[in-house]
Amino acid sequence: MEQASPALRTKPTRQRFDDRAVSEIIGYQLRRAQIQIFQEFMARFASFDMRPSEYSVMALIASNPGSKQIAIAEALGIKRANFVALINTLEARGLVERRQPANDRRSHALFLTSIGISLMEKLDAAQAEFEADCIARLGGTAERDQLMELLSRLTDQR
Amino acid sequence: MEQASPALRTKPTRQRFDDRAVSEIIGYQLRRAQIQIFQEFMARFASFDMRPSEYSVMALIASNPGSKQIAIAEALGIKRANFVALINTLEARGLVERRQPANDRRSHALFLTSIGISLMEKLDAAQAEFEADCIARLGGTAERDQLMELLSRLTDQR
DNA sequence: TATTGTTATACTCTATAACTATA
DNA sequence: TATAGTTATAGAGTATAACAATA
Repeated sequence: MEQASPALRTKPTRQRFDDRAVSEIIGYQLRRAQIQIFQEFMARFASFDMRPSEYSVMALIASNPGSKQIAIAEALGIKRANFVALINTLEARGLVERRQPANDRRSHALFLTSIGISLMEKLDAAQAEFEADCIARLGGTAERDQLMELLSRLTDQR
Repeated sequence: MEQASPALRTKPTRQRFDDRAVSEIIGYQLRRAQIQIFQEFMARFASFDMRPSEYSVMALIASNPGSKQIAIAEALGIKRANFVALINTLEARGLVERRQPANDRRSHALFLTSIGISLMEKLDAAQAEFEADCIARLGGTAERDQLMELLSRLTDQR
């Protein structure tokens, strides 16, 4: 039994929950949106067994082949210590290759393998589709640009 | 030695790193912005020993006193199993109180203690300051509203 | 049977310190 | 001395399963 007669309920109209104390906070909505977008990304990329961080690493190696580990890691805000396992995984899957540069034998130059390159084509296509969906939800590319501008204003200074 | 004479460098103009493959992705910028805003929140609230999740829990209890644990947890997207330790911490600090409702002895009704209430005043003031800073960075309340609207468009459907 | 809170557990992310090999 | 990569480790955050008490 959920409630008595409409006339004499103990729980009147089930007093609504008031979440404005958090829902009106920019940072809170930013986080909720980010979580949902990442969950969607993971669902869409599950068949490729690719998480956002792995995709971003592959994408940066693709456009900056031969980069040192630390260059990719720092661009993504990943500590070099945590980057090792990430690259190990991608290398074990045959997607990424560490090469020894002759001029600096401390560092590892990163490249996509041919398998990595062909997978990257599919990943980029899937990402483009996802991005198009996001843009459609926003209302168009003008709104996308607006959002990106607002996000950069939020982060630019400091 | 960083480089040879300007005329015959091995590393020409230090070929710029191209991060457009990720920086032009909505989800990526969303995440970077969220991380930075949360880091700023943590810095600003460090003196109160309050993390974003703890603040959000206290804020929802304040505006919905007597709520069950599961109501607060679900509103914030926290699993009830993980919510236990969170409330334990706040209760141990004397900020939150679990009370036994007579009508449903399975549940715990949550309330702020008087200490919790007076701390909440300071927290809300600090949060209002932080929010004002964010709004100023965005360019004003119109831009804040725009951002919130765009974020909700991104998440509304599905 | 279903719900609420709880415990235990595991997995991912993230952060720090210390080591190695090279520069 | 400093840098690049690595290892080990510890702390959050998050996810699932199972249990006790109660509805």
